[in-house]
Amino acid sequence: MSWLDPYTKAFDAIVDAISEVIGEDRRRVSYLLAVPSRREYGDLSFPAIRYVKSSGLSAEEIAVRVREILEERGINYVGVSVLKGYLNFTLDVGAIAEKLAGMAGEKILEVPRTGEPLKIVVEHTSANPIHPLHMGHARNTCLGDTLSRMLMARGHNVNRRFYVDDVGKQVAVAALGVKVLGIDPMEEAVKHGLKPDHLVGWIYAATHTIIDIKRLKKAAGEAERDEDKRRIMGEIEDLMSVLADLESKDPAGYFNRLLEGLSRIDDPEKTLSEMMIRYEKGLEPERTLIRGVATTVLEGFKQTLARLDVEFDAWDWESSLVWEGLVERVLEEARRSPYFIYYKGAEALDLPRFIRERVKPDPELRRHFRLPRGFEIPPLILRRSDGTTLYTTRDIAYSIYKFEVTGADKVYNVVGAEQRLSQLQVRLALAAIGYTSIAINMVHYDYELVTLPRMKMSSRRGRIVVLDDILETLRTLAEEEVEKRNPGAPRDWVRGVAEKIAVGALRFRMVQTSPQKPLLFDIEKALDLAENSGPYLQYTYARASSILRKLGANAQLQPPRRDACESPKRRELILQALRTPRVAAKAADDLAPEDLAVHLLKLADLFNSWYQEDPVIREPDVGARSCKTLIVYLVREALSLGLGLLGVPVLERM
RNA sequence: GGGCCCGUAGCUCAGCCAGGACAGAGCGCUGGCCUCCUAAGCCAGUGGUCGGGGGUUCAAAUCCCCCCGGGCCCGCCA
Repeated sequence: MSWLDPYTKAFDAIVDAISEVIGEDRRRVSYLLAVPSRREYGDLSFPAIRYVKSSGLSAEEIAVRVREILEERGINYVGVSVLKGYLNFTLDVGAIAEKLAGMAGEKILEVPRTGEPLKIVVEHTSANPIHPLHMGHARNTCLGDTLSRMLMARGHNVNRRFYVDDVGKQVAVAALGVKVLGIDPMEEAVKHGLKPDHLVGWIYAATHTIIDIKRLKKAAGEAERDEDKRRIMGEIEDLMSVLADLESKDPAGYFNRLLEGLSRIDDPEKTLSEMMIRYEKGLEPERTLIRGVATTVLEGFKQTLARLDVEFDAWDWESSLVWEGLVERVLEEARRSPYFIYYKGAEALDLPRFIRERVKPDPELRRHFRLPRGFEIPPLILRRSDGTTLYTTRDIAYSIYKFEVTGADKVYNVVGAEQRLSQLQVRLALAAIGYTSIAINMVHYDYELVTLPRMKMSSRRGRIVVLDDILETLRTLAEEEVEKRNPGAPRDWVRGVAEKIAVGALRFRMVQTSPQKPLLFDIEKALDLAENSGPYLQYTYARASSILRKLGANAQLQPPRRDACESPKRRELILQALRTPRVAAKAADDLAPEDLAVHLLKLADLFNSWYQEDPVIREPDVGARSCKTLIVYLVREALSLGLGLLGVPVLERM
């Protein structure tokens, strides 16, 4: 049992008491026991009116029994009253403050550990290794990493994995470019002082564009109708301007070599598909070439992720799944499934029949899959008539792998909402093959995309908002501000602080809105560091730190004068800070980082407002100063706890 | 054509899943606050047919139905 602060302890005791008295589930009671809309109603409120009928007790009677139970359990700092059918609880903050005094320097706030620790895999980011991470990935990365942090804090055993999608056309395109140039991409990046993923990203975009133009030119020559021809010529024109743009960004004199090299290849599409087939078989030289290209890009990813303080426990290569026979194993198992069919000559699973016969009649399965009402899908092809496998097939194999290699109870896949259908298909397929528990315990953690005003990203045209660039812009801006506020501060220090502010701004922004909503990332506004932002919280933390620093020896916590903690703002601040562990625990259980973000903003608002009118250091009364010092301690610790979970770095000064 | 998600103040969003006590923040705009703990802050003011219409309920932003608007998805692509 971990240490519980008096607030969490009281909350739990109240939940227990109510649930015993009215005979309702603890979870439900815990949900309904909320902070009321008006302060006069108390610190916590419960709508007992709902349970008057079912329990046969009046609200007053419920209150009396709850109070008895609380007293029995030694929770003597909670008052209960009844108003309009609500039980209103008021905490004796003075008594709580007394309990907390003397704990200076110790950890007071801690996320309560779950009673059911699980082994959880969080798969996130998993960007294709062809170009740098962009803003689209940023939300995925931040959500995935924050989720991981929260689940770990809750006591789960979390395993973070990155799926390297190297079997496919995109990486082959980049590899073809590298091959034509005859370079070792990693060495070249070092030689030219470029970030490795940026180098490959350019090669990918240029190669792709050149091949596309070539293909379109051929199509234009063959087009019979004039309007088709005109449309194609228009597309070619667009691509030519894209190409000109790429030429202007040529990182190391590659452009002409690439153009010439590719022009010597008769049918690039055919070359690519041969490369892909050979790679799937693990043949050289493709094996070394493609792995090399992907590894180069991953190296760049790792640099960016390190800036964001994001780590992975494992990198899973799609190609390895193929080479080690896991994909083949899935196919064999599928063939033994009663739902295996040949569909137009390809090996497939009859998902429509599976849904009809197994999912719909089974309430539990129906609940887990949450099938839309008029849901209809065609059979799922696992292997093409030409014998090659599909992405989905490999994804099924990977799903099994994730559970088997880790012994996971649960897997969260952080994947964009646009892939809902395909994620559902994978889970249905798993169940149809017989992996029912995997299908049930695999969760698609979906989020809407990041939209950029006045901008449409296109990765294959090299027109992406690169995450590194955003971070650089944010850092530069923060640097100016830090310098202005700290004249004469050492260069390195300024840089370090600015970097943390940039990371804080980005990470907070990416998780503060609920994942179901598209996130509008306005670069102009993101650069404005005010608003409900990460830097605002960092600033508040730094402020609290500064006060404690200046208090010096006086920062030792003395028992506060009880009544000194009773003023509305002071007691509200103490309570809001103490609520943080519970909020964090619930946010973790609900997989809702935005709830924690909102809570921290509210805490910071209260603190800043209080700070302005109630000075700490100049407070002459020792008992009152102790209470204020306690508040600063608690707020600083609550922010530290919360920001740590969100991956927003804390700063002692800024 | 079918399905999923979203629609709350000029803008960005909380609240909706598990209905309850006058609908909340921030930004913006207007005005004020640094001989005093960091002004990336604070205070005051401004601003809402909760997309529209029905229904259920003692009670609806929240649940149900219909409609409107926006995004996404429905490949032997990845």
